[in-house]
Amino acid sequence: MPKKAAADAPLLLGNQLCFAVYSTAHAFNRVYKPLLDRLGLTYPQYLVMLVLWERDSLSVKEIGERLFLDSGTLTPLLKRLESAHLVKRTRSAEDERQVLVGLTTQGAGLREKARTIVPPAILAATGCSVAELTALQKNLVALRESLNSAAGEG
Amino acid sequence: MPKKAAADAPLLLGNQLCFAVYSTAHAFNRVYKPLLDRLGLTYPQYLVMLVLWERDSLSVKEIGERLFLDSGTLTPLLKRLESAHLVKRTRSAEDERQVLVGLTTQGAGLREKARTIVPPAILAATGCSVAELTALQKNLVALRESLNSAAGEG
DNA sequence: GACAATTATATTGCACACAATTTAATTGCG
DNA sequence: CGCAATTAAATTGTGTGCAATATAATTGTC
Repeated sequence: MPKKAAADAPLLLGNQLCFAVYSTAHAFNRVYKPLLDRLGLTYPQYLVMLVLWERDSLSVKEIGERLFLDSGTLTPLLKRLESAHLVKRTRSAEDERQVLVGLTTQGAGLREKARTIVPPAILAATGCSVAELTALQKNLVALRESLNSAAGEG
Repeated sequence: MPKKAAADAPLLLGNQLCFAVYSTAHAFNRVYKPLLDRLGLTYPQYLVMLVLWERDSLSVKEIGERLFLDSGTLTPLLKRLESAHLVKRTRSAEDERQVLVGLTTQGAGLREKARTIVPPAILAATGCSVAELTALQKNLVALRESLNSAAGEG
């Protein structure tokens, strides 16, 4: 029944787009992995370092808000970064519920090495122009906002 | 040094795009989860079922090629689908290295339920027009191809 | 036709990701 | 003030992902 299949096609677009996003995320990871191996980081660890390089000394919650991750993911990840001597974790004096995460000298120093290794290789691997990347990124952020608000209303 | 920062901006686009993809994938997952819970599936399990609903009886390798997943991921996933009585796994008679994965009656029957529950909700949650979704999906697939070929040459 | 190389799964180990629960600290309300 | 409600991390359990390795079957080659 081709008529029914045709009527379903637009409905299936959401599925196809999600798979495109999901599989592109994996493809990105495959490009990042050999680069990040040279820094001794995984991709989520690299994201945390990017956040801290931008603004040092944040609570676990603040890191989580920026990366859309919760303490169940961040706590063990931060412990690994701590045992790699890249960050230190200290209870806040003002609010002892909070754990403040700060860069060590070594963690701050990794920034320059990361800057030379990662962004140029990633940009090249996308095979896209700056204009294309900008447009795609903007569309994805808008999509993410829609999805997050839809999920929030549940 | 604003000059240096400005020079870095285009380089950082790759990073920003990757994070947009990565965080959009998570956002999609948050939308899918309550829907797929009603089917008793995770998102990767749903992907496998979509593949099998499209073409029944595929080897693990063939499923992996369609979804960009390897046996390390698929073997335990398929075992879970098997213990949920949605698929059956049988060694191929012609080539005993291969395991053929086929739908059970129950697995085939789940298709209709999935069709009514998932695609309409996903399409609505994206908040995008069909034209926007089509364009975005096409751009992502092109990006994925670039990334995969870059990773392959690595 | 034996045997090395290749191929298809399976297994192991590590690192996310998130739901659900727990613990401890802080806030808010009467 | 005192206690309930809230909040921040940590913990537990399940399910991916993937690298590396293991195992078994098939293919290619001499």
